Amino acid sequence: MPELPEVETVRRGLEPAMSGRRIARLIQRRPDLRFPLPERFAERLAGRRIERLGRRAKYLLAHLDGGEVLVMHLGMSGRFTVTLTPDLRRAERSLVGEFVHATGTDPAHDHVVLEMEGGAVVTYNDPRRFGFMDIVAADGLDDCRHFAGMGPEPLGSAFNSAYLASRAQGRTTDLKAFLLDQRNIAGLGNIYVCEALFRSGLSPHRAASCLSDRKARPTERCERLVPTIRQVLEEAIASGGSTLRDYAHADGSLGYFQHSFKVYGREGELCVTPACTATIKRTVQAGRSTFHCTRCQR
DNA sequence: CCGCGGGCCTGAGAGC
DNA sequence: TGCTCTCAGGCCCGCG
Repeated sequence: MPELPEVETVRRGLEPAMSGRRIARLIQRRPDLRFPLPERFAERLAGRRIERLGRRAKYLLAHLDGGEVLVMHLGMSGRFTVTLTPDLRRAERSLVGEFVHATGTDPAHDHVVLEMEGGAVVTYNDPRRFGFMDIVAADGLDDCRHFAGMGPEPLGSAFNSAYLASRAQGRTTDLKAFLLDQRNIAGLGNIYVCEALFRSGLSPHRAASCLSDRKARPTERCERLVPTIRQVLEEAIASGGSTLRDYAHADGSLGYFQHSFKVYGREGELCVTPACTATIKRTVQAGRSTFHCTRCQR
């Protein structure tokens, strides 16, 4: 699935079509995604105006008039596409818009379609259906079941070395798992954790407690890691995210940060560090692939 | 409380 | 061509 940079890219792509616009009609093609969709989902959203389109971690947030928020998560394979020709079936649209063709999604997995006032059609496609949607009250959004206990945004000021060190103190879990845990920091996934740890020269297998000294103060490692996480995310957003098998922008164009991966998906390749002769290793942590250089990352 | 493994789904790609 | 196996940007749950 998209991690934070991909979701942010999707948000920016959807903004012109959705922000400030009313949902003329919503078509729900099945009762559930990963979870059952809310009761009367389509009826509750029809006619509502989207005041703004936001993001929290890997979630998209459509702030609606009437004090509710449409919460959307893309799971592993969720994708939004925008077309500008309403009232045509998708098959017909694909004849018109080459961008639809370019995304290559199977219309069988078009689960939710939002027809926006003004003519844009926003289609949610998700083959694996690990994504989900929910409607929650705007006041208390942070306390709803999706966000309660979630850690700070890595690009916000609440994420800093003092914070991270306080979370990491005494934790024996691997750094990799610690950074993937959304309660510690919200929005990182497998790719960006691997990349941030490489850029920080930290082994993913090291204990998380290495970020903290005995007084819960940040160590030098922590001071290195925090800005690196920000940097890798910002670079990825600037590149329009990463395009692997499932992900494309709302207009069908592709991100290109995958070309900047230094370790992710590079098992067996020579480490990119000048003069380093080691090859990238793939290991499995908590059931997920970790890529790292055993020489540069300690 | 903590860490791990399994499960949820479908599709792509490798190997035979 | 087609089968079988592995793997995939996430997250939740139950187990020990």
